[in-house]
Amino acid sequence: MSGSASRSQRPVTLTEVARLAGVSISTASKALNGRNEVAPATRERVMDAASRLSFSPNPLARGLLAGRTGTVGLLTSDLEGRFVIPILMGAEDAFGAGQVSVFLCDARGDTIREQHQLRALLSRRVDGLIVVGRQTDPRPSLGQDIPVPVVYAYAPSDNPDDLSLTPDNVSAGRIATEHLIAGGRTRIAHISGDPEYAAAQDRAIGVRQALTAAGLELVAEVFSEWSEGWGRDATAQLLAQHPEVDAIVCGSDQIARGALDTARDLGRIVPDDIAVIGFDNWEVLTTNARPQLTSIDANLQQLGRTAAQRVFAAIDGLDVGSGTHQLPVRLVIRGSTLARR
Amino acid sequence: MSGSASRSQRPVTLTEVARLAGVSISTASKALNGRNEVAPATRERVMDAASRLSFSPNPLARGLLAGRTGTVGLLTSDLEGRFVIPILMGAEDAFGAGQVSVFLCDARGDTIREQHQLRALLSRRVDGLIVVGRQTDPRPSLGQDIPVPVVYAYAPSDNPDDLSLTPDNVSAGRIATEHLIAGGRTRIAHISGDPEYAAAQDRAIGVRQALTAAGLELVAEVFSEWSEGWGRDATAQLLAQHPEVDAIVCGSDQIARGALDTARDLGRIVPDDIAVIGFDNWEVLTTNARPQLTSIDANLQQLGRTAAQRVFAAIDGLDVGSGTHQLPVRLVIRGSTLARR
DNA sequence: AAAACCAACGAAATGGTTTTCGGAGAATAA
DNA sequence: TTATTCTCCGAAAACCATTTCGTTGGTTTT
Repeated sequence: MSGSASRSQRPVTLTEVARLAGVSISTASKALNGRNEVAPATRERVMDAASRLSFSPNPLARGLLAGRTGTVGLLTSDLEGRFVIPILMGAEDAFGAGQVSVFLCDARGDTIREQHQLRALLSRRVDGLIVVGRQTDPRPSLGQDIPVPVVYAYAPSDNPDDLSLTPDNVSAGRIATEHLIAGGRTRIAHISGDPEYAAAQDRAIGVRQALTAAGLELVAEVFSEWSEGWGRDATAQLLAQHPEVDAIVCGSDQIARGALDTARDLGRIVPDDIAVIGFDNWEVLTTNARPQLTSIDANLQQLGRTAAQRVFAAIDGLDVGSGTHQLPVRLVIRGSTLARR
Repeated sequence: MSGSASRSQRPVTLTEVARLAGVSISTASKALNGRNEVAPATRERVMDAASRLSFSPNPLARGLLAGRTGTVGLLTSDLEGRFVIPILMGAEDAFGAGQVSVFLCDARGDTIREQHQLRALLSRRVDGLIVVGRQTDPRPSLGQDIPVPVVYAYAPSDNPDDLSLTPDNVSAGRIATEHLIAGGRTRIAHISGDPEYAAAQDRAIGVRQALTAAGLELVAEVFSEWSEGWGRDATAQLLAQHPEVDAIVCGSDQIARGALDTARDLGRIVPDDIAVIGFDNWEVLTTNARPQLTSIDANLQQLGRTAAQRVFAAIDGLDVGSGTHQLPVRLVIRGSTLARR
């Protein structure tokens, strides 16, 4: 077990820095915090002493006085970590590693557990909260009586008074379809997942918008579940009924993987005969596909960064607005949608 | 933004509880902490006042004095969260949600950043640390001069004085191979990833152990990288050179997915002609494969639970030992290895 | 009845930092 | 030279909960 030998080493305190620099505690504090009531020479001495002792202020003591803890709670229901990890990374970027630390709690989709975790976070006096859901459907608000700022990420709150950040799935559907059209595709079908999901519906809207704008008709649109198996079955059925299809918008990368498999089984060449595009840009699926899969990236890291910035601004008392904000998504082009010819 | 109306509500302090109960601060503290120097009637009054004001003690003030914060740092280099999320969940289970909160920091594989995060965690006075790596190769120890207990999970420390918990990859290879042999396979090949990885070598050892014990020879063994593409290429080459192969141990689920694809392309039926087994039990890959992929699960949630228990025990001053401990893995049987006949 | 004891409670110290305020000395103005 | 203003620094309060130790009053022992 690490540290058993020197477990006793106490951290350096401001008192020791002050003593080494030959000044009072208050002067040392002011010197280190860049306040301009210290002579340059004195500041120099204090800074030197601090770095010599490798002093770092105790955030507990600091927070006790300031009323701030420098911590933020990240409350997630995303069991796989597929969404929460990029969001966490974005948040770390925005907070500046070390300045603010993040408590990550997994509610595991359980409301009771979520309430429990929420209470635990609040009793730890987090300065703010980011709530991450696992789908883009509105989720129940945590309520308005929370003493710290809350930002909902990925899954928006069902209360418009809350601030929510979610990927713009309508745009995602539109961008995907526009990309296919730009590649010369005209007979486009849409295979998506569970129609109960807002993500499925929103992307479908975007797909139709793009087609309408281009004066095209949607060849077919089917929904069922977010799995490769469904992608395979749906594609087989689709190509049997509509052999003329030259592009498939798939509601997720998993479905797209299934579509690629079936196309291959049927001897259809991707992207020459059929283009395939997915959503989420889940690298393990997209970069390993044959051919590599074009996908729409939800920019989750950017979303996390924005969420963190909003929480920060709100902590500083700024008004950061409310309502659900749709954040831009990004097309990642790979081999599965190369233009014809 | 949530709570904007009531953001100003200051948290209740012990002083207010004491005043409402008509006792001194010290008595209030003792009453709430269950110390037996308080008259039952007085305790009743204090408890009542506390709950009426919905008092919860300030963890900063408490931690400042006690030296314990009830927090644990989880320092990861695992960018995808594939390992750290199950470990986090296991740790939450062991700690009891709410009792202990977890700071999650992502070092992103950067040593400088890791040092930075480490300092931040220590300055926040975490009671313990769990360090999660992204591969099972030994990683540099954080050192012995850390004032709190440290447990390394998944990636062991290179210092045997540290306590490390890692999946038993030798067993994993053996169990996988024994499963194939039990299913009547005799001409077994091994396709794995980067040979620099300890995981690749350890699993290879286990594979050979099982074969030797059964009096069998390994048909072929190749290493390259952890990708589906390599799995596809290696399998094509393997089946060309050794058409008699009736089972393939794949070093990861990704490689196994590639193997399944190639087998299909070549008209070999899985599992009738060839059995395929992977490692990691990454559900998005295993359950969506055709047929579903048998895999070895590293029991990461259990590993996280154990790591948390050890950290806890060490915090309580118990000796939890040192060295690298191999934790048992688990065979998850699916369609890709159904026995012949 | 005096001595010893015990239960119950409160005053005060503790932890480490920030911030306010007052004081000392030097520089400037009159 | 005296009065005024500045600059720089240190003492002390504040933050909040815990803990030690001393005090009070009552109960038991001799």
